Amino acid sequence: MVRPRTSDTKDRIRAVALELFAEQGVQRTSLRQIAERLGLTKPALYYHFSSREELVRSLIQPLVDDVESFLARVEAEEDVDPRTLLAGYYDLYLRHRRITALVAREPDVLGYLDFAARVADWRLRLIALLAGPDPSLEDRARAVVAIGGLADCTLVFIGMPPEELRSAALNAACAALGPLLEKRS
Amino acid sequence: MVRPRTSDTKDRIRAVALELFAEQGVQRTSLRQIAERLGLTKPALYYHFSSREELVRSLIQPLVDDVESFLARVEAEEDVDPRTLLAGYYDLYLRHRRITALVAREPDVLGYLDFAARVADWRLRLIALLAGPDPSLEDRARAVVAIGGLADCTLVFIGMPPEELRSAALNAACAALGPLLEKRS
DNA sequence: GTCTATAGCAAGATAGAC
DNA sequence: GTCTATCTTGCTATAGAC
Repeated sequence: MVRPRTSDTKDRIRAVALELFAEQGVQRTSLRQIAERLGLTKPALYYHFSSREELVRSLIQPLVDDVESFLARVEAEEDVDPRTLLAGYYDLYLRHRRITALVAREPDVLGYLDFAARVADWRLRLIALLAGPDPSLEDRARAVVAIGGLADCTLVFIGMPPEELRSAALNAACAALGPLLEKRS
Repeated sequence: MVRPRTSDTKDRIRAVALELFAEQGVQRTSLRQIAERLGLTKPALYYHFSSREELVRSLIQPLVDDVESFLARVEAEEDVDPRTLLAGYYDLYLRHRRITALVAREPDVLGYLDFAARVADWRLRLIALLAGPDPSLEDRARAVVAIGGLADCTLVFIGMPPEELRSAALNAACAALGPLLEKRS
């Protein structure tokens, strides 16, 4: 029997919290509700998480880390193919779909955690990767439409055939890039 | 002196509420804060708005009404030019920029008002207008990228030259539509 | 139309027993 | 690791005087 990295209860708390957050939104879900659905009491939650904020953060952290390392990896490459970049971003969003759905529903939760500054930077870095340094407003708009539209697709088309959806979303996002698809730094 | 449609105080409350909502988010702003900044007391707010929810609703209602009437007007036309449709949608978003910014930050607020059902319908109707009846997944993705990306542009590029931004955003969104730009029902 | 005062409640969080 | 009991704070909302 391998020692689990986190306790069983801790994971159950996270699972139930995620469930309730998806039903009601993060901000409108209380610790009391989470405890009740678990069949525990509020103090029990505080044994595992030092605050409500920490519980929320522990759910979002994996997404944040994944985005950061994805960006770092891509930025280290010499030549970035736009479609490959967008595909990686799409897969990232899809892999964390339950969390990205929460964040899309209440982006503000990223603000009241300490993620605000990091997240604000992501779009700028993605734009730079797609449109190069000193991009025109037109090129920046193309990048924003591609990035934002792609993220929307992962959330809107729940239940669609994954492979077909993936290529459909990427085709649309790449089309938005227009001339940026060919221009290489 | 023309009789004002709403009282001066009512408008001041709305203005201050909007201000605080923009600073802190809708859900994390209390009536106490609004009253304090106004130099009034909480009960004074209740004289003008029967509940916190009604205050929020009264701010969002004009946007909802405008979107509904925009969609109805466009749906009544025989032949809808995609770029014209997107331009109208863009202008709508821009005209209500302060409110669309709030909603983008906490889309969930649309859910706990009674707007959820109506709003859920908007995207479907826009997709139908852009991609026609019985669209392929690919075409629906193109419509979603165009619509969502366009909305993002109104929020991301605050302070940019309006006319240049408008055409840049529309160019990108229309590019995402690809073949849908030409196909007419 | 605005006030003081307060009801009524639920939230996050802690103390301390087991 | 989980409990009972409780603290503190803040909220929406109302009663009733002016």
